[in-house]
Amino acid sequence: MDTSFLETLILSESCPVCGDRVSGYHYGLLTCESCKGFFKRSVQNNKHYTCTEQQSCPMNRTQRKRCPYCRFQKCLAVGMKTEAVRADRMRGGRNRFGPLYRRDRQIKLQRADYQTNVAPYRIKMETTIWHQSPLTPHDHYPAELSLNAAMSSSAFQQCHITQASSSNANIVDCDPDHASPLGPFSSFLTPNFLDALIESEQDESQLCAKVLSSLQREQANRGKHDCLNTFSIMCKMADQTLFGLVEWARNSALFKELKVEDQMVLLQNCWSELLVLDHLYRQVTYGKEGCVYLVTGQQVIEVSTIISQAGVTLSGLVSRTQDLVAKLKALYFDRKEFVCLKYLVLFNPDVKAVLNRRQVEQTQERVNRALMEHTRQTHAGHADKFGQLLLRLPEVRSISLQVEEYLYQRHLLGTYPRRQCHQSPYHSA
DNA sequence: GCCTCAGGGCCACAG
DNA sequence: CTGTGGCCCTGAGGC
Repeated sequence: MDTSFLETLILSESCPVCGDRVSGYHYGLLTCESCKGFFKRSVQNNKHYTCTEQQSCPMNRTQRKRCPYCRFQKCLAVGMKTEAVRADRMRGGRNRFGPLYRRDRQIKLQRADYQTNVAPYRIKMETTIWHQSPLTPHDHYPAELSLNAAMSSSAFQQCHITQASSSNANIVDCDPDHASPLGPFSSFLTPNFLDALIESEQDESQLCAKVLSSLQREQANRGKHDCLNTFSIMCKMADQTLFGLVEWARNSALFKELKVEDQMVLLQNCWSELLVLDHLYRQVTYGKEGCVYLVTGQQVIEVSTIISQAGVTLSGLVSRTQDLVAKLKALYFDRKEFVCLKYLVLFNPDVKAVLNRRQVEQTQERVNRALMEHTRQTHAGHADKFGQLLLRLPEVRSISLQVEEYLYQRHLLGTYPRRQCHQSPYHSA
């Protein structure tokens, strides 16, 4: 396969931001000339845009000019790197992303080679599940595997949260009388607020056991000759973990203080961020350099394997996540901080449909103070740990948006709720 | 030493 | 006047 073929291959791709024709690698990935220019101007001129709509404006070739806020967010979400815009404005030369571009080209060649030589024979290769094919996007995904299908037994369903089809009204049928008679925060009049939060946390080994038994059940139903592949296993794990996270929220005394409608919208807004945070903490605690540690601990996948076999989006996601894991490891990210971040993400007063905004705000402030106090006490030598942790949240959000986008594009997320609010209070931190 | 290609600048154009 | 986007210039790094 020669260079002109690769060039054709690359130029036939569409810009991940607006879908226009790609002109080359710009600021970390293949984009069009227009988004390249837009991203450069935005970073160089330190632009701060605002969105007049719901911060989820459609982004395509004809509409990209309408909302610079959403366009810039999309640029960041797909992985354009602000650090590639030179502060000194020096022209020419190369940047440190050269190896990344080379690796990406190699992946494209391998993928094209696979398409032309292997796919026609439909050889059953477990690893093909990682490939993203622009030609036949769904070919590699077995019909029975989708988070959409998994949702039929998923977290939201099992929580008996149903979405009324004809109206916006959401009915939550899980625990009708959980509101405390003593009013908000009554169950948290303990001397140490953070200790109380930690006490109510579920055990990692319990989640692990649940995920394992779910995988075993699934495999038993399929028979000996129809083994779950890596991607199916990961989807199952994500589904079970999500179920665990919804359960975690529902069992949390702070969350129970909220109206069920507010519980619903808050969870709808942050489920993917909670998943990302959960994954990050697992990697920080149990993960080894260069490996992705999965929930049960029995499956460990080498990052290099994913990078070489997955498409650009997935490998980009994995490497962004691993970068964040490294930053959190360097900060000695601990369990209490992890729990606080989960609560900060969950109690987001900026979610549009929240009824009792004040209550959500107060809880978030309370957790915020607890986190600040904890980092001050336990990491006295690291004065800015609190700030450093909060600075990681925009990246968590950005990764989670990219995860959602990826899953929607792969048609794996049909019935999952889309967010009502793309702005986190820490987004501009 | 030449070539590649990604980052910056320029400028016609649109709103 | 400001933002957009297509085109061209530049120069570090690879061969």
